[in-house]
Amino acid sequence: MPVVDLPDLQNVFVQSRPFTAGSYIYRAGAAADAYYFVRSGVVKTCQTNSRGDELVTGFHYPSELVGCSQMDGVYADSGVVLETATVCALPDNHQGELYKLSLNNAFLHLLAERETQTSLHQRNLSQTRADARLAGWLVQTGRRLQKLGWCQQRIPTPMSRTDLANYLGMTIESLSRVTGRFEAAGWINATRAHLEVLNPSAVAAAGAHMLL
Amino acid sequence: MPVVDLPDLQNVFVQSRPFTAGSYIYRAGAAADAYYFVRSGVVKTCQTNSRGDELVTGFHYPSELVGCSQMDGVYADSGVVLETATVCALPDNHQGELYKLSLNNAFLHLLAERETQTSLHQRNLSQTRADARLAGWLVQTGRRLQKLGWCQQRIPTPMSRTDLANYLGMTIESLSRVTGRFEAAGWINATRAHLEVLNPSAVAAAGAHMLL
DNA sequence: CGCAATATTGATTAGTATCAACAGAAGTGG
DNA sequence: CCACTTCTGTTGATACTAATCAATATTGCG
Repeated sequence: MPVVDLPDLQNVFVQSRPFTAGSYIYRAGAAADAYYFVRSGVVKTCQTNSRGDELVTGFHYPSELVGCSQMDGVYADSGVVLETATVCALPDNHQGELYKLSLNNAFLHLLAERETQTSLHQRNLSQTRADARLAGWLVQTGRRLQKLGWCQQRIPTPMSRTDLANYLGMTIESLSRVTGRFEAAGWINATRAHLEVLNPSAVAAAGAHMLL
Repeated sequence: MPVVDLPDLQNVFVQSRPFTAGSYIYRAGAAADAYYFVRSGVVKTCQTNSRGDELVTGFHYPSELVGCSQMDGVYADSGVVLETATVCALPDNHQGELYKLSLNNAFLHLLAERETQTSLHQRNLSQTRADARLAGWLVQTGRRLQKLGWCQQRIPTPMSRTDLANYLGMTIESLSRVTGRFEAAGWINATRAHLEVLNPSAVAAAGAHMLL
């Protein structure tokens, strides 16, 4: 599993011990005292509303930031580890650490890329067909993995089907049916741990709305 | 129309002349050379993919930032004025302007609140029923307006129905039917320029998923 | 006033949520 | 090592919602 570092900025980040699957990096509602840079592993961000419905807001790979969603000084979502992760904490101590980052702009660029990812997910969610949303997710996730130097045809799915369905705005039954249809068409090979794209052009066509 | 300023930071922002409705503050694909702080008016952010489908990614009121969505140094969306707006530009000249902002943290807090708004919109989009999405938007927009000291029952709609439907992930026909249903139930009064909430508790119940 | 753009209303179809039953994997304890 | 339980995911039948296609109405503007 590759490890990614933020160039020139490791020294202002605080390296943490590895987090094991299922553990929380930070919790919604707690005082927001740090941003976290994911170096390895996969992290999901999620929030629960007052009715108790969970919403999965994102899956985060190495080189990405989590803990950026804050309201009135408290985290608006939780960061949960899906696959053993190492992260760097950037303490938001209002005393100059952030300044060093901002100065060199790498931090702001990470935030800006995060925004872009989010708006792409918005675009995906605004698709009405479940097939289009799964295909769009495969396309977009493949691109993210490729940027990390991984295989873009082999999408790891450390998250549960429930989490993925929630993230894609559909029920688990619908997700199961869509993956079933894609498998029957020979487009993908779905296992618990991976979604392997066998016919990239067919998937790309079905997720064409994600090509900016 | 109230004007909002970013405390202690006006001096690093560059005040622009007012933008009239329909004009672009910045364009998707152009070199991202600034962030923009909305002081007055309403701004929509949108992007068009290679198929030509437009996606409205947000509506932005005073005190909010736009131009944050960047990828590889270019804007990933466009900022279009819906209602005459004045904005402050923060040139991203890599020479220390941003540093002043980050130092006092107000800028990062604006970005964090933006993230939170976005995740709330994600939650709204993940609702399957169109009624829930309109109600959720009314709830959330009301709260944003209230923070600005405006009336949270009277939601101005300077955007077209097409834009609003697009933003809410439904067709204009569906939006029209939902507003029609809400009006028939006596929950709202819909005109072209405003959506007035007559029965706040009913709307809040229908948009209960938005209560964090 | 008349044209063009935008919005509403209607009928039909397609897709997904829901409810329910079943299958498989993972973990537990004898 | 194997029954047993539990959790997760799959498959099936039905109802309901929203997209689509089409027509009409309204608004805005020259």
